[in-house]
Amino acid sequence: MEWNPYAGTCPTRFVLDRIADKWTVLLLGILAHRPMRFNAILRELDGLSQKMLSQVLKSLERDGLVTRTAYPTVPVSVEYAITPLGQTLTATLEKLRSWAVDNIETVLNAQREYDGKTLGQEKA
Amino acid sequence: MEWNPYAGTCPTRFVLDRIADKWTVLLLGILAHRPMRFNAILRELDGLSQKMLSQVLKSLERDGLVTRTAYPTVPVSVEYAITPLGQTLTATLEKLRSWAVDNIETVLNAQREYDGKTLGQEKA
DNA sequence: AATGTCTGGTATCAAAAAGAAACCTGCTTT
DNA sequence: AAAGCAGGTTTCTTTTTGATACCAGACATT
Repeated sequence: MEWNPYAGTCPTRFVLDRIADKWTVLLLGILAHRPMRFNAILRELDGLSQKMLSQVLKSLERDGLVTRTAYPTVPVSVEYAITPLGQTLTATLEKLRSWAVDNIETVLNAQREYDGKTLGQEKA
Repeated sequence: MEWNPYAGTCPTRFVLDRIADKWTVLLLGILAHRPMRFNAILRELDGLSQKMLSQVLKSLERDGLVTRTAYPTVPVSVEYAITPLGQTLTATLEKLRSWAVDNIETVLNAQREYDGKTLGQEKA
């Protein structure tokens, strides 16, 4: 079988779409270090809505990247943890995050230069 | 300065949002090997609309990851190429793509298992 | 001179996805 | 009985995305 994410309907495309995602990168970055409960994750991921977190977690669980464990405490606590499969991805995702941090000044300079050059030629 | 992509408004978050993106990963994966013209890219990236390609390229150019060069041929040809900054990212993006290919069977199995377990408990 | 062709886009409109906020459930404490 | 908490789901609005049509410049053809 020749898997090819450049083909629009190849399963690898869907997987790439899941892992090449802002929230996945940040979320697995957290779970890589320690399991965490739903609302705690929500507090860590600034800007993430409850609905999206629910969807992303469900998707990652289905793909076998995280596990969901409900403990019968009161009130119930649900802990999400990364799987061994998920761990095989964390180093790469960590590089994505650190690239953003390491190169942010360069990118911001490029943006300023671009915005300066294109100033006044928006379209009319 | 303490850059932190976990903060919703940190510039690094915006950069992460751009690089942790399906189309960026696939597009830079192509440009990493050779420069390419607009319509040729469009043909390579199955499922990508002209509008999105235009937007993604503009954004990547602004961030200094690709360059745009218009040649006065007839008709005009516009070539997009990766920059040295963009090259510093390609190895990581390549790992993302290959992870998807290398682990697709595992993921598909996890999906089948999940779908089997949750069968019939959708909600009513 | 009008027509057609090619590249590299933009404009417009419909559909899908994401965000915000309210609501729900099960269980306990006040 | 009312309120509180965790972990969600529903509903509604706003943003993104996708599909399609259209446009411009520079020729070449009829």
